[in-house]
Amino acid sequence: MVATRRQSGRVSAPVPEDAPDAKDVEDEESELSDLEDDASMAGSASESESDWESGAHRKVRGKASAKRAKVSSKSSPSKVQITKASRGRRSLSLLLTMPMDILFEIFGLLPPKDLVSLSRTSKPLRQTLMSRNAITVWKAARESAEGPDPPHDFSEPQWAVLLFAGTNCQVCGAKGILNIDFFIRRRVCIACKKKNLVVTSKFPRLYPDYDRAILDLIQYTNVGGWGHGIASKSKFYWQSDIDDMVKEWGVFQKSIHMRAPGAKQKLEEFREERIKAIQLIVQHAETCQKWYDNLSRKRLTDNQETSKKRAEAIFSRFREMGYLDADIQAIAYESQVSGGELTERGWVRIRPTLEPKIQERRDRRVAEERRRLVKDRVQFLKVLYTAHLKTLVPSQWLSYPTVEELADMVPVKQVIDAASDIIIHGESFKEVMVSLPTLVSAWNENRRALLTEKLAAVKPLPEVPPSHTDNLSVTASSSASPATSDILALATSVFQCGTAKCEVNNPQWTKCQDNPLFGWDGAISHHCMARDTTNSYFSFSLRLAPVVPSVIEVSSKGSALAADLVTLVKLDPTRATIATMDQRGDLFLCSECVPDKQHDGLYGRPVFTWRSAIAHATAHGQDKIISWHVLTPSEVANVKRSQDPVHRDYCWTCNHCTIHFDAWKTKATVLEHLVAVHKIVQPTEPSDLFFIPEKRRSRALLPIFIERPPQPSGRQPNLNASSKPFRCKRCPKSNRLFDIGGVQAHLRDKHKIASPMQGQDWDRVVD
DNA sequence: CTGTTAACGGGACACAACCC
DNA sequence: GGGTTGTGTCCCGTTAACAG
Repeated sequence: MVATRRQSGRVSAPVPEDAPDAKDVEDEESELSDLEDDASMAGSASESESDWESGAHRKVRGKASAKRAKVSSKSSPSKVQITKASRGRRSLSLLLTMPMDILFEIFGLLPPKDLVSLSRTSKPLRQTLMSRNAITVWKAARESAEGPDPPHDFSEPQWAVLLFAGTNCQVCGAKGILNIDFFIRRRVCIACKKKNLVVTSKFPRLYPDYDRAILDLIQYTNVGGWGHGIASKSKFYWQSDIDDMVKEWGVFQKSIHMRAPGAKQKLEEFREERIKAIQLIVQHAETCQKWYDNLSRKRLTDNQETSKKRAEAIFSRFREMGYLDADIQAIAYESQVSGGELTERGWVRIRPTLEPKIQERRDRRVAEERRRLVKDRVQFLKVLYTAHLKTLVPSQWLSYPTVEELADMVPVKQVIDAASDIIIHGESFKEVMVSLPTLVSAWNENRRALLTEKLAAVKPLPEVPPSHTDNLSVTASSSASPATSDILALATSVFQCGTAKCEVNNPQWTKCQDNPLFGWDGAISHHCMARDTTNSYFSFSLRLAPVVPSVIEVSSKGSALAADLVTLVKLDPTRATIATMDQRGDLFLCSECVPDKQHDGLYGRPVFTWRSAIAHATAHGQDKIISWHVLTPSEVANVKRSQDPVHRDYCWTCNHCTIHFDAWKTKATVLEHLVAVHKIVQPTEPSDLFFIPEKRRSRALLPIFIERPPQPSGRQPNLNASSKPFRCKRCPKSNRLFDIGGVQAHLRDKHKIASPMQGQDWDRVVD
């Protein structure tokens, strides 16, 4: 032990500098517990600190820890090694030459963990630290670490070891055991808890010869090995604690049995003392648990604080590099942003992965801002454009482009695509608005030329131009177009929109996949409403997605069908116009349609106009060849007509004012308006009112051709057996009918279908 | 700094003991 | 006997410590 000035007034001689060999280490470890006992500071814990701390117990699960290997043999030590080793030893031994009070001053600055480590370095240091005088050092260290007071039966060093010296399991040495069970005063892993904790209910089986009352004298915990840290109502005892108590209990029992004087009283005193001790342990453990919970919380807060500082440091570096906070936010939740303090090395490592993410966000933001700017400019143009449209005769609207199409025209696009820092105002579009009629006219001419070219590619131009008087088209384009060979007015000039996902082509509305557009009017009035969502960004905001321009293509199938129908009504397909066909009003029956009662209870087949017949053509399959029957005047009497659905659509407008601009109404509403505002009681189409021609193209099922239902003949399925309305679809040749249970049992037993599906395995054939 | 490892935490389930 | 409660077991994903 180090001498103090107070004790001797003289500094003791340094400890010999012999390096402790393997034997010394072994001896030292075996003596540690003795020394600690000598220090008279250890409490009465059943397992002393040095017991489980000693080398004999310090092993990794299942493996005995290997002794430290000798670095060099005594016979041939190298000079360098000697020098290094001796220098190290000398520096340590010098510590011991210092006066004790100064030494304690220095030790008092150490955290408890280092104090424990220091006490394990050498015998003299251990002796020094275990002396009664050193208790202040331990206490100061504990208090500076804000550790709770030790329990009544623990010494300060023992307590320091339990609280602060490492996170290994005290039984098996498993690493990373953060939690201490203060009720049994042990730091043990789950596996050891499972192995060593004895629940009260198990005691009679494990210790059949002992009274259960023994357990009242032993410390316990409420958290079992299987409890996942959650306290239960049961009490769990450490097995070796029970064993120790059983032994002690046995000694008392033996004394009583031997009739030793006062034996019974001694046992009673021991019992009372233990019960009080257990109460103290429980109270102390509760205090310690609170301390530990606070410590854990503080550790968590500290970690969060450090993490926050790291994130701020990273953000700040990116800020210095010129990135904006809005873009830096892209990495806010990256795992590399949270963690310990940011080092230079760490920055170099994480920057290459984080920076591209910020750049990506920046690029997207810039693109988005630009998109919004362009959208705003188009919106600005729309206001001017709408004002211009309202100065026109409404029927002219149909030949005008949408604002998106206008924005795509070169002179307009130049204004809209101007650099982002240029402010666009009314003046910017002045030239565009002045040249608008020319622009639109050129645009229409281009479209006409393009469509003519497309048609000419698939069929020869008509030899004699169709008469314009035949054309009932409402659009101004007809009059505006040059009177050349007007192939676009022919009934066989059928187009379709080739844009994928064209909303107007939605087959759900039309029962027709290739929605035909008839002639110039049809083609020009179609404005595709599809949105381009190929960029995943727009999958979340469809309204922001750019509008896809219409791509009008020749419908070769539609044209061929139109030619068939024209031929059927004995006209020349190379000359017959759309207007002529509309005027004739022929009605057609489809050979593939089967008469049924689907049409408002009427038995018969749908009747088609020549337009709806073409729209209907793909209803029976893309490749199905349909033969058409044109109704004779007498057969027309069998047709039950209903109102054209286009009358009920919101696609009508007055041709005398702009009240219905961009707010199309039903025919009835527009008729009322004509009477009320323009005093027109008997309006005519299209001079007083008109509708968007595109709406008409696919309206099929207008009238029904009434037919007589066929009389039953021959062997028929027993359809009267309404109690058995189901038929097995897996037995196509059988007419047998079942009830619902029967058809399911049949499918299960005969066809081995456990979960039959209606439509696929069985069907209802009787209502 | 990184990959590995084991504790930790939560859930599901089977089974036994206990209670009414 | 049935319902409730607690124990024991297993599994899986997350987290923190640690060794290289």
